[in-house]
Amino acid sequence: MPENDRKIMSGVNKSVLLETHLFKLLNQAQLQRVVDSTRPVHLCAGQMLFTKGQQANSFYLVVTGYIRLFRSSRDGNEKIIEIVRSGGIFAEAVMFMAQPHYPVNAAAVGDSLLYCFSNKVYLELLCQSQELCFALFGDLCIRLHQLLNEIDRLSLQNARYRVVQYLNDLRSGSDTKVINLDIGKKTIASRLSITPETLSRIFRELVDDGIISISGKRIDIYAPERLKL
Amino acid sequence: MPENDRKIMSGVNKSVLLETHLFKLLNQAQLQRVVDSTRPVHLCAGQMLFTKGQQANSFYLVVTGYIRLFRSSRDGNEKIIEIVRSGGIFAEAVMFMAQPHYPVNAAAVGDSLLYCFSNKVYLELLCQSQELCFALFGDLCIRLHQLLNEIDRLSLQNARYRVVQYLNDLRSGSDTKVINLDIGKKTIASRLSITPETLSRIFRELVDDGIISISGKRIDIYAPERLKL
DNA sequence: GGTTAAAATTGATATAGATCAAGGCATTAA
DNA sequence: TTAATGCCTTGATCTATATCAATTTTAACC
Repeated sequence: MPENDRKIMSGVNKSVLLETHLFKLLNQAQLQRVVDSTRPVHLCAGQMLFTKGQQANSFYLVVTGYIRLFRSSRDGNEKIIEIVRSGGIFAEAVMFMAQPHYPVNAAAVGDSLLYCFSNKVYLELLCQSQELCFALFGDLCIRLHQLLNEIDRLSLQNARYRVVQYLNDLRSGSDTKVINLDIGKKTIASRLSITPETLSRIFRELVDDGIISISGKRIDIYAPERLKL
Repeated sequence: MPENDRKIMSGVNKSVLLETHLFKLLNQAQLQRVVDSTRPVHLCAGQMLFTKGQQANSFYLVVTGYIRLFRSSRDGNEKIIEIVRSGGIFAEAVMFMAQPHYPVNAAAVGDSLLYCFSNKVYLELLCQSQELCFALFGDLCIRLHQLLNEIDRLSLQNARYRVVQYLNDLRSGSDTKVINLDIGKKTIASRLSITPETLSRIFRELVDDGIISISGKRIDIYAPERLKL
């Protein structure tokens, strides 16, 4: 689906920006500068936002919904690099490329609302604020670590362990014993670099081992202490 | 081997620093500040530089030799994330962590000489220079892309293709038809997330297909155009 | 130059996970 | 209610790569 096929609505919510670490440091004037150059983007479920290789003049914040960032191989396989949830920013590192091109594909998982920020404006602000630069350094540093951990998972950990880690990650924060899978299992599988069949079997294993129970999108954890390898 | 087991020699070569993008922007005074806070580090073949989790107050430049950055799994497997060659910088992103700890292990591949830079000093310089910040942003951006490509390779490409890509990468720059493997095949295998046996078999395949020939560390490329998938 | 140790190769076998194929179970639409 | 569609599950089989074991080659060192 082409990029210009999106519904555009005016109105950018300032307080949403102020909840985000890359914007909360801005003063009134700077924030206004950002707001004026930001446009909301509505995506329908499954709709593409950009494709790998496309010229990159903007980065994004997910306001509602989910964005999957993925790569494809020539033989049609897809690997989801990251699923960006609401509050998450993506493609912000691309603005420092000499020739900015998106390094991944991006598509909405459900209906989603994004804010689209101008690289140019943000680069100007970075020039003005040492503090902002350091906030962004911190952000990039975290991102590097996430990718590093992903490489670790892919090359040193087996499928079952990756699934278990995924569940643990969902759980952390709300340390309840109930997890609600917010995205489809097919999507989760691709995120974990396994097939849906394998994911299903691993879930089955965990159930058979008495560690969890599953009904639809709800997972109950019986033995949190055994929810590792 | 413990960290303090290294031979320390004085003398840091300024011109080496000026060849490095993260230092070439510095003025005389700043450069002197860096030189004064930098110490050379000699490592013997195989010697550890730091381990994952260790507190990080420095980053490094490889002057001569090779450093392998790697992670280990509990069952003793090792995955080399990157092999840093001379001229390369590593661990520079760690300085932006709230609690700086190295995210990987680092060890010398052969006898190696490094320069060890103070995070603190470099952070001070970043505060003084917008230009330097942007140089570093560019650097981090490239690093992110490299990791992204590694994830791509691991999850979407098979072993043979990874080997072929590795050869192509070595070749680019000097577009000759002769490659000299500068590191052991065991190390290359780990870098490509395969076993030495598999690497050996893939090389054999490429030889049998008449694409390359191998004698020791020297690889001759007969059919560059077929050196893909 | 011969001896040891390490690295690389080769073959036989095992296995995690993929692929292929079929059926179940939802949800939406008529 | 039935159909249609898409998602999930389950089983049977296949395959790329790992593992195990034995040998050869290379490098290192008295």
